[in-house]
Amino acid sequence: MAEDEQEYDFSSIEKKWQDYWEREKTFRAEDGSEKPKYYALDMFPYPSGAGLHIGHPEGYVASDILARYRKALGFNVLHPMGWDAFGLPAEQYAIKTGTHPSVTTEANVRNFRRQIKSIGFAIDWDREINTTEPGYYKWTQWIFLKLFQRGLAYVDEKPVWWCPNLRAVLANEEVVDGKSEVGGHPVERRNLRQVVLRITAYAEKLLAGLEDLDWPDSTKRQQKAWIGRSEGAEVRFEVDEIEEELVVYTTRPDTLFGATYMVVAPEHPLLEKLVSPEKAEEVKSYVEAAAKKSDLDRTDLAKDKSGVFTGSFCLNPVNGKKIPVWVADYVLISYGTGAIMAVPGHDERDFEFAEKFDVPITRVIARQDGDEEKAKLPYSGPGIMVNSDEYDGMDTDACKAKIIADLEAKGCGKGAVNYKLRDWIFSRQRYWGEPIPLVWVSLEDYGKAGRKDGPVTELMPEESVTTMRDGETLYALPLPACELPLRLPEVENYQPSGTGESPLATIPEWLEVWFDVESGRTEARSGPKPQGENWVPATRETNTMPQWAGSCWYHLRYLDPDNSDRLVDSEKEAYWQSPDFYIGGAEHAVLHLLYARFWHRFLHDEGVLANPEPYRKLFHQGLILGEDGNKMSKSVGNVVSPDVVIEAYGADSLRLFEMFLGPLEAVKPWSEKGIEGVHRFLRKVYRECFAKDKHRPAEETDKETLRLLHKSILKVTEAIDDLRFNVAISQMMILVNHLQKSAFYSIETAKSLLQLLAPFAPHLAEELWAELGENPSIADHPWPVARKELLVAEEMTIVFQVNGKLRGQSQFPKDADKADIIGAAKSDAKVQGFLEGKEIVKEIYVPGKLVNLAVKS
RNA sequence: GCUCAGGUGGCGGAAUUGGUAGACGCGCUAGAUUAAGGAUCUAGUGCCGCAAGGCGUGGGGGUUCGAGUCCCCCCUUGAGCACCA
Repeated sequence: MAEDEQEYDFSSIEKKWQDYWEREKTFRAEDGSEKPKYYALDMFPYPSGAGLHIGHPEGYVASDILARYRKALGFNVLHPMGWDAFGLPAEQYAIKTGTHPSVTTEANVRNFRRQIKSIGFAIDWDREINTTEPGYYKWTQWIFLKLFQRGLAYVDEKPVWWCPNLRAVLANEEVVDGKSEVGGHPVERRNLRQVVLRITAYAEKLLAGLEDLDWPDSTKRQQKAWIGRSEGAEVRFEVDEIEEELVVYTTRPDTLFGATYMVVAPEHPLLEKLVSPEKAEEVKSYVEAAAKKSDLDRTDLAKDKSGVFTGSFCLNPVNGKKIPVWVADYVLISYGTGAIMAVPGHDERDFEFAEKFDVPITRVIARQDGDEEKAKLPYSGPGIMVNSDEYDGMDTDACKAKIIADLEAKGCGKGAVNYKLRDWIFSRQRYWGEPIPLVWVSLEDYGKAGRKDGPVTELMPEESVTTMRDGETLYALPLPACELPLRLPEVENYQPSGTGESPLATIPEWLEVWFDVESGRTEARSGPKPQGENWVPATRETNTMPQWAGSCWYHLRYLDPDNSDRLVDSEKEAYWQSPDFYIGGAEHAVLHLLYARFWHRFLHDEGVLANPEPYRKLFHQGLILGEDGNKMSKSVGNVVSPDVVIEAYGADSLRLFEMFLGPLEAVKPWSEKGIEGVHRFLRKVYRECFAKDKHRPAEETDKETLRLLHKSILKVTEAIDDLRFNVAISQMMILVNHLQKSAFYSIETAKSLLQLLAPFAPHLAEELWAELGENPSIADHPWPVARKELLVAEEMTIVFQVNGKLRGQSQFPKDADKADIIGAAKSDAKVQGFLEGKEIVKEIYVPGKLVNLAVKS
């Protein structure tokens, strides 16, 4: 190597081009452009104190490659970034140190921004958003008020997951195996006042909407399972000797004749009436024990079934038979009607229970094929009805329909649909979140508000939202949009009260206000009551919103980040629509991704948005593991920081290697040696572009080089379209290896190579592009087009097989005919060795590919 | 337990519709260059075998002229769900 060879000084190259892009606003997304749009979205990060880890950039690099590629294809590209910055860590840090969460958040954002910028993304930084800024959360609150107006937000005191460690309530989705998803603390059931969003009203739409989404199957399946739609019937059972009915939900009305007992959940409202005096003591202690059990204990399948007979009987509506009613905690109050008809012959759980407590087990379904082994009880498959009076002989499906119709006719049942999905507990007893823009007033003052004709009245729901406080019923009134944002007040102490109230409840001057029921204005109650009959005393809602709120609609705000009149301008929404590509971790399959769909669909129904679905194409990048094959974690000490990698190898090497590791969706280990490999590749590209004595002006004249170039253009293009970036990179390596071995090649070939490389290693590509005499930015030059006509070779290689095994090969002109080729195969010396003494029974010729001679001896 | 997705060299991984398995990279071996190291380059590298050849895509069976790819059974890893009636 020449002494004076330039070194690949990635640090200064990367700095130079990052400055250039920022200065020139190379990646600004244009509103109202004539060009077609392309919107690439990353799940925006929570800016933690730990900084970026190596997993974050994986998705960002993928979306960045698509963004740069689409830009080169002539699209007007939007690739934005922002911060999901409300959340628990900053608040817990505040509790410990007294530092205001906004201070912590700002420092963390600054660090995240620096790190992300150091990787050289094609991000339009003018559109940066932050969920904790009042200008942003004004609209989060605005959407909440819309939900409130439409009766989709209500307040309820219900058993919720309370986490003593976090001193907060968690959503169903945030509890995994009886522990908090964040931190893994134990949780327990508590009855607390909660603001709840009626996501169940959207169950059907959320389910149906999945159909058209280009999402990973597993994620669609998870959402489907979470929504958990089932079809069946509600059946009313008369209770013997008392004037009550027990309503159950079942998906198997066909098995009604097999119901040999009933079960109600320990929390069932009718239970008290059902219990006979002699059973009272036993049932009471059972219910108390069940209440103490954590849900983990109750739902543990390994646990034995437990239960107590209540002393009551129900009458089976189809045959009037008396069947005993039990109470058992394997029936959940929160699903269906909280009561079931138990059919031990055809349900595993009921079977287990019936065996233990010696309840009769009746078969009502037989298999059509009479296979006794497969029809063993409990049998839950399809078949033919037996022991079911007039339904005997029907198949199960027909029987279901008939029984439902008959029950309906008799007025003791009806077809019904049920969902596992529960309403979304939306309130958090925390400081660092969006304040919920509601105030609480008396019944009288609520009535007063209802009679006005102002912005408050307009947002009032049809059915009032109420809560009990100190024996008084209070009514919720909305703050009108003109009073938003409702800012987070300053607070002395971030410590939650521990009683289920947020720190906001400890600030009387914020909490207690005079409220104008017409205009929605507020004044501190510590001051005198303002003039006018519209002013009433009110108390603010002290709960804040969960972290999911801000991320439900952030993809919209990027389209119009500074709009103070609307959450997004309609024209801008119409142009940009929803992201063409959305990438992020699979762990959000039912949280963020379900909530965001709910809000988006709601806003669509409200006429605010043109599109019903927020994310049409979704992709999950796979986890990057530590070099030891374990999940990266501080405690194991296998964490790789992007800062360190960039320092050692540069951002381009980092980008390239994250994509070269393997398929984007795969879980794959990091490798220090591996990044050296791609770094070597980039150095090789650098050397080739500086090897001026090998360059020739004008078009490529070497046929082989030209063919490989166009093959590479084709393959890289297709690989990017298919998100198979590892394959694209290996093709570029093949091309560069070839150039390196060539004595000469056209400078145009080198330029095309740089264009292919630019989305992956943009800094180096820009640098060398300029070095070869072109103007920046390479990102603005049209993507090369593969000339497919060059890909057809003049000669073809035909493989010779005997009995499917490779025995030889030869070159033929591309118009050679079948007979000649088979003849050549047969006379091939090596092939002949395998034909000797054998008879050819079949000759196969696959045009352009192979000859296979089938022989037998 | 149920559902889904995987299992290809020492390692990460390639392989249109069934048609040359192991591209590309890492690692390893030998060599060139070098005072030396690094860097770079050249050749080799699935396994067994001196070779001819045989064997090879988790295991077993099948379809086919031909199977990593299609079908059946089993083993195994990962993910999700987990008393939802």
